[in-house]
Amino acid sequence: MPENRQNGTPAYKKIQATILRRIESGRLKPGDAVESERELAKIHEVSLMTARHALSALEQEGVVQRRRGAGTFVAPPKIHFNKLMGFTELMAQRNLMANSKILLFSVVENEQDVAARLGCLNHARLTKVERLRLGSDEPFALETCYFSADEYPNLTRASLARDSLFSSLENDYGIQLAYADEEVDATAADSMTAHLLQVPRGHPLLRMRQVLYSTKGKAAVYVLGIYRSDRYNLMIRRFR
Amino acid sequence: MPENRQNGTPAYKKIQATILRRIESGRLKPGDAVESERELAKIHEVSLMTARHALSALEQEGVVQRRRGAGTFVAPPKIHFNKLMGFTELMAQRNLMANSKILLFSVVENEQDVAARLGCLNHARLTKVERLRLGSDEPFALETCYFSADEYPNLTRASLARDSLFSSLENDYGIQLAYADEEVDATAADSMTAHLLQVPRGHPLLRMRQVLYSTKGKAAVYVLGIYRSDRYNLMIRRFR
DNA sequence: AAGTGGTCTAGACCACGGC
DNA sequence: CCGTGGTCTAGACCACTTC
Repeated sequence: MPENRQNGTPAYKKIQATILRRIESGRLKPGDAVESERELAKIHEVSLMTARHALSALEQEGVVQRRRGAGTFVAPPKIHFNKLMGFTELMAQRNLMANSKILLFSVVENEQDVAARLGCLNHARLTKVERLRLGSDEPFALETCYFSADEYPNLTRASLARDSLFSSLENDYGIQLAYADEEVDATAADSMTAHLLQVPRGHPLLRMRQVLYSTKGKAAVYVLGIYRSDRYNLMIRRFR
Repeated sequence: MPENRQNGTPAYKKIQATILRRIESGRLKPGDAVESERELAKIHEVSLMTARHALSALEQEGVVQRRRGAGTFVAPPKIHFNKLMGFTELMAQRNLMANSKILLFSVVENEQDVAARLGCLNHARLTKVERLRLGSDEPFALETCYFSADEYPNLTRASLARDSLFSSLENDYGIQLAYADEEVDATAADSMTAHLLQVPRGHPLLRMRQVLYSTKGKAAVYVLGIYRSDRYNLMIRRFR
């Protein structure tokens, strides 16, 4: 009787959901055993292969670990390394109040290098926003971001003053950010930057240039960030 | 007749191997179609589920892409982001000759902060190696690395002068490196560093502190690196 | 309409782990 | 020893893409 998908949700996803629910609610903790394939098959009235599919896929996602001959166990909580976060999220993670001061908001047409990085035409109209980024009212960084003025016409000065760029893109525009490529180096504070970030001239600063890509693989935003390295430093995990 | 695994290699792995071989040899290029599940099942005389397993797992690894209703296609070549590389490998990638000058090689017992990062006892005996790193005879970086003097007694000055630290660990000691956690910030060159790296005093430099972990999850080496940011900069990909 | 991947069944044998 | 995950069969129906 191959009639298990009552509504359209695959059976294996339903099985996963019952497990995920118990993990998220804390009823299952890391190291705890999950039902075996055979148990799940009986409980949900599916075949072994289907129960197996549910567990294998969960293992792939890093939710559980499977040990032959032993069983399936809840994996230690996933730690997100190299996670792409906006300034607001970054500050929230450290329990600091994120704040911004918009120094410049304009449309430019002659930033060819930026346009190239975004994959736009050379003379595309780009919105350029320069912001001083504060954490608990202390200067952290100077961020200049660029995005297509034609594709995001509603990203106005007012909307940016209210919401973070990330949440504006993701909520208002339905743009899901997927990843960012970053280039990191060190630079010295020029007099303008020094004044804004309240450091001596020539002070070493962390410079990051990032191109943010949407889930469709399209370059959406270019950000040039200059960070006070005493207040912010990068944490990265690299793999062999 | 459930007797397909002639030698002990699972059938699905054999199927994967035939596909991988064709990709690596160039007979299959990105975008090319791979046999369908049903074709593979017939060719290799296995059931659909087994052929399917082979393709699904390859998709998970990013080797192929599957499109419902269309077929299975060779994925664009995997680009390794955030890849952990030693200085020697880094230079090789840029077609530069890697060279080193060992400035110091000694055993220390009182670097408690380093010992803590390596998960050793506070007064563990650590081998400390300071090296000036050159690429095509131009100074690139100053690297100081630490590892347990007791666990790696054969990592001598001579062996380091001959081979890279990475290859010594991996080939001579059977230590497979898995990942590294890095902390990156900017700093100014003190007079000693300035002299060695041939930059003005106070020049901004990229500073990286990394803890290298083996596949067993054990911290193996701690490295403090100071890089000339005009000659080297970090490229990172972060994910949402 | 033909072919593809996605889901699923109801069993089977094997290799391994812990008791 | 028994229970676990790992591999596998010989089919099936569905949803989707391509033509």
